[in-house]
Amino acid sequence: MNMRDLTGSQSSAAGEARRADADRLWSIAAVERETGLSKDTLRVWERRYGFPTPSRDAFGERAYPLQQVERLRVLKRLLDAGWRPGRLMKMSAEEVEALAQGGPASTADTVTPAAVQAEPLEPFLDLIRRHDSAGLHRELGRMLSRLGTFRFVTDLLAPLNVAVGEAWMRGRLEVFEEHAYTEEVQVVMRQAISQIPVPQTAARPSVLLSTFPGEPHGLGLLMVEALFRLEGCACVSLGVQTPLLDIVRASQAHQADIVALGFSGILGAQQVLEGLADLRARLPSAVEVWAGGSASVLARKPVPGVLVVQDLRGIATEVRRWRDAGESDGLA
Amino acid sequence: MNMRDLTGSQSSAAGEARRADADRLWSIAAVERETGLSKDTLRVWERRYGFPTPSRDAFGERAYPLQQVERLRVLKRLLDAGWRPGRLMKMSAEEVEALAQGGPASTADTVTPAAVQAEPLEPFLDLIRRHDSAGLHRELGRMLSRLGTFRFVTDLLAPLNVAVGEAWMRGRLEVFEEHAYTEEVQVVMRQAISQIPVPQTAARPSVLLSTFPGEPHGLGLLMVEALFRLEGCACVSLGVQTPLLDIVRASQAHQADIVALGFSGILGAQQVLEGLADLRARLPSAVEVWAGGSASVLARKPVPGVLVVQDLRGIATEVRRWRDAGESDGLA
DNA sequence: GCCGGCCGATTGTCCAGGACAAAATACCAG
DNA sequence: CTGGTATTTTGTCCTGGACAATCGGCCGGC
Repeated sequence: MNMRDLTGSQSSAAGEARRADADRLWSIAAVERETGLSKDTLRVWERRYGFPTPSRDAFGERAYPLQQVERLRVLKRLLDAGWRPGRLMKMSAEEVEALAQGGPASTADTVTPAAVQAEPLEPFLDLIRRHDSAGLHRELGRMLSRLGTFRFVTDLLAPLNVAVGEAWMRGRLEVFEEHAYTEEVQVVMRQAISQIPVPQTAARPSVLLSTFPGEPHGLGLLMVEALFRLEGCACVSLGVQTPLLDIVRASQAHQADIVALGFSGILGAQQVLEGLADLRARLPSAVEVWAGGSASVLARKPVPGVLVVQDLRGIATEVRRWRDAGESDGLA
Repeated sequence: MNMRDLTGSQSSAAGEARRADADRLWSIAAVERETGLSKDTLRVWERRYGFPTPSRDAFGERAYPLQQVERLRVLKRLLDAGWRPGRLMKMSAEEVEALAQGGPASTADTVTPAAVQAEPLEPFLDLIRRHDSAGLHRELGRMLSRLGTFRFVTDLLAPLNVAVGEAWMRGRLEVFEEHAYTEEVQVVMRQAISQIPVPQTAARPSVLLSTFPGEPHGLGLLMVEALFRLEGCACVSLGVQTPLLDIVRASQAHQADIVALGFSGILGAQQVLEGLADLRARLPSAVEVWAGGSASVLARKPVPGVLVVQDLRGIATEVRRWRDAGESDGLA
């Protein structure tokens, strides 16, 4: 409200604040938020592997030093890259560090199948690493104009997202850099979407878009929305992390023909499959459920009554299929 | 990929899928995702109040019927509206239902201070309730043109957000309706922001925007970004839910003069205060920390070295203060 | 009469340590 | 090798106890 709140810091000496800097300890809840590792996991690691080794505060509760929080962040990243905790915990700090700096992707079989020839994407990764938001925005906008929305999404953004995800896994990109990238792409994508002319009447199929709770990645959703709109579909997005029951209600309220969900691989396999089966069971059979994204579970275990669209180009095909099938109920 | 996945559902009889509809039980993790109540809370409620009363599956794990999940959603909403569980649990199902339908806000002291004369907002709430996304988009765009970005944000969106939040608390709006509203406003806001001319050189102060982990509400962030840009500041947004350590790193990478955080009231009081104190301690004193949003903690307990900006109009004032103070370090 | 500090009740989170399903891996037979 | 079965690994769930943080009400002073 005024400067008082700011200058109030003068009362507590600046030196004091500086000292608290690194000494400040983290509660288990804070570490959970910071690392993405659940409290249960943190406690069971301590019991099984002897790491982390938090001290205790005056009340007997765990208090983690910054150093261990940082290491836990690295471990979490390696975990997401396919490593298993038992193996990592046996390694020395140096070995883990070497791995974090850009070692191989362990047993993770997602080792750049087509992304190897990601050469033309390098300039974009450079802009991200240089924190040049304006430059990134400019270059993305340029590519959008050059390629058109469809090819911009399918030929540039799709592989670029993969490359960014991989760079993060290899420790070549910080979390905040990925956040900033996402934000910039979002701006460009929304601009692209707003330029797609809206169909005159209530266009079919009408599509409802969202993600499950715990899935914060919304870029794919925007890309898919653009492709649906290019096909002349009516789209309503709920943004990310909509509770399942609300997705059901929204599909009724908006009379959706298709409910499209995005999955980035953050959610566990069981969560994805169970959620999709649940949703399928709670929706009228005339409403189709489509699932897409980079989550590998989708390809491995099909869910009855759920259409998995792996390739973004498949959207156009499937929309045509839906229309050919006679609008109302293409199956059941 | 093809229709096989879809038609595969035919093998399991449609009737079977229909039957599983409401009978399907929810795991404790699913209920946590669906309601926002932590597993710990769900278990302790069961122990203390005798509700919920989940059955057990073959493995002895809690299995919640749909009816109880729905009721838990209502209870969670009433909790957020200021009610306390002990009181609610003593009430009959009818009394709770009556409350949920639009009873008073309990001891919640945020009873429409100025929002009482929210009359001109009704048309917008109507559009939301009628699920008329296109209409809402059109009307918001119209108001943006009529009022200009500044007054659109301060005079329309700010009170409208309050009204929407209150309508949700009173059970007059579903979660998915609030999601759809947020999405639509976001589209208009991003359009508005993109129309603000970017300053030529590296403009100061440079502002970094984000929210803490667990705070998913990003509308306020966009509104604040617009106001900063109108003042000629350089803005970088990280979107929502950035880990604290990453906010620190991002502020270094982008050489931010100001780190601006948004709080909607979802986070607990302690989380907000501790997080702000932590962040303040980890940032150089030359970097200012600004906090804003509808969270009432901010007004009650000032954090040393953190500027609380309650009124959106205060942003312009404070930016001027920053510039007058001599660019580099206005405090310390 | 109203505001501010104190005190008891309420309530969410944390703890320990055991258990076990799901997933990953190792093993083995064809 | 390849496909299926045993075994290890690993995250989640369980019980029941404890306690700090918060809330609500009470009281006393300005």
